Amino acid sequence: MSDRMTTPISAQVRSANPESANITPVIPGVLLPLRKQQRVPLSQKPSDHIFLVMTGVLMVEARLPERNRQVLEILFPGDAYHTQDAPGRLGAALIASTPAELQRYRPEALEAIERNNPEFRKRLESATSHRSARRTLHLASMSGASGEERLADFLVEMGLYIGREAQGGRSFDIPLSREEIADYLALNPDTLSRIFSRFKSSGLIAISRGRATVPDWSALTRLSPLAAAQTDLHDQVRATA
Amino acid sequence: MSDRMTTPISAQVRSANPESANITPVIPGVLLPLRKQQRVPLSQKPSDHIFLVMTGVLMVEARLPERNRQVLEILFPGDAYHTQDAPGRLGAALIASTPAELQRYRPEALEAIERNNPEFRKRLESATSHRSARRTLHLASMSGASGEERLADFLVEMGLYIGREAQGGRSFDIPLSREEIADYLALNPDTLSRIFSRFKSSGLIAISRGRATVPDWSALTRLSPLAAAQTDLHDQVRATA
DNA sequence: CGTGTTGTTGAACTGTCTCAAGGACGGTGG
DNA sequence: CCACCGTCCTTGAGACAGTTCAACAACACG
Repeated sequence: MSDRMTTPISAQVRSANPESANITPVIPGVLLPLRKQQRVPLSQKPSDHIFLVMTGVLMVEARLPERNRQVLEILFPGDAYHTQDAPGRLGAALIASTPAELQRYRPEALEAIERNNPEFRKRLESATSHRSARRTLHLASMSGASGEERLADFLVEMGLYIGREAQGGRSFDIPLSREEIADYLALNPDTLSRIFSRFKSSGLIAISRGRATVPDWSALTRLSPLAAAQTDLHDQVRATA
Repeated sequence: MSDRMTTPISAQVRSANPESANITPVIPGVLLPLRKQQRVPLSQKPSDHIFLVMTGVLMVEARLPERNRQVLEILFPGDAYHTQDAPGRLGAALIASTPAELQRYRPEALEAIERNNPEFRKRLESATSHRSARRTLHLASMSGASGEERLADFLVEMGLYIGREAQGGRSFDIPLSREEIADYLALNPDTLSRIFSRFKSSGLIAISRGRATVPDWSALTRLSPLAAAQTDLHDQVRATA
């Protein structure tokens, strides 16, 4: 996998158009376009940047020495990630699961936002607190649920955030590989594959060319202990935005 | 356990002394003194309060219908908890593991802080981001570590936050019951007890009357995959404060 | 069309859970 | 001061979910 490159943060920079600040509430920052699998190291230096996900799906990865990678969370458009959420030593990085665009704000930029753009600050705060709630749900899933339930929770999450209604059910592209999903769900890839197979043969889900289709959404939510909480949370943001 | 009572938030209120605001950076709010095991429901209404832990140790608990309680995180003095971190539907609550004092700020109070007390706002922000990093570590522990490692991670956390140096090692009172620790570590109490027994018989830890003594701290850190990260994180705050 | 990567499946193994019994401890009342 | 009680903790034996290892199938890419 020599293709998964590390690109200096400073590469491919351009300023967002200040004109548009009042329309989409995004103020000038540094725009990072990312290819699939491109990685943005979250270095442990004390500078606390914020990354705002404009488009695409990202993973937050941790790598401890001598240990398997973990996928700590998944980011969707609208999410804000604070560098300081990942303690140094975890070897954390953002990885684009799909082509993506990130807006990056340095501490100075953030201070300026505090002072001059309360509206945008509100948006950052609400993105942050939404993500925080989602992290709580993921922790709850990892520590309270079985393998099947964890996968169901995951599928509900993906369905809500990147799925579209399709003939009564929902369907979405799965942007993570099996191994990445396994790392996100704290399962091993073999086990995950088995659970996927069970779901497929029970008709709960169909997968073709990386696209998942859930014909009966409520059947899925019945397997997911956190479906209700995830749905509430998701709808809540859409209402705000 | 009829003794574990639910007390209305409004009970036992008094204002902190405004005079002291410049000394300890705590501005007026509502002070809640809590008995051991007293519970503060984190209702799902959209009002986003912040609780600031003044003294004591608290658990953040979640109860899904039909499921065992989970302990999502542990709070120590200095920590700030935002109501919105726990999605409704999780049945979340704060529970005092020791007698504790909480300072509560309502949304209006927070807005006032924003405007008039940037110093205190900074303190809240830094408390929040510190806790966020600790949550990341806990997730990493739950999803990447074995039972033994999880317990070691827990003991390191407790040792750092509420322990004191004692003849070369560290010792601290364990404020949680076995069952509560199990719920925090996503283990079952029997399994946890077995691991504790192994640790005791290997001399890693000694427990008497609820007080744990770790004679060789570095031996413990060697069992805890996250010890280094926890230590860095902990020291970092002490440096800031 | 090979060739490498990613996904699937089987069989054996292991850590954790379950259930049930017994032990330790702290509080209470005789 | 001791006997009793309830609660919490410990321990064993068996069951089960998830892991490991290895072989193979499917797929994507040049």
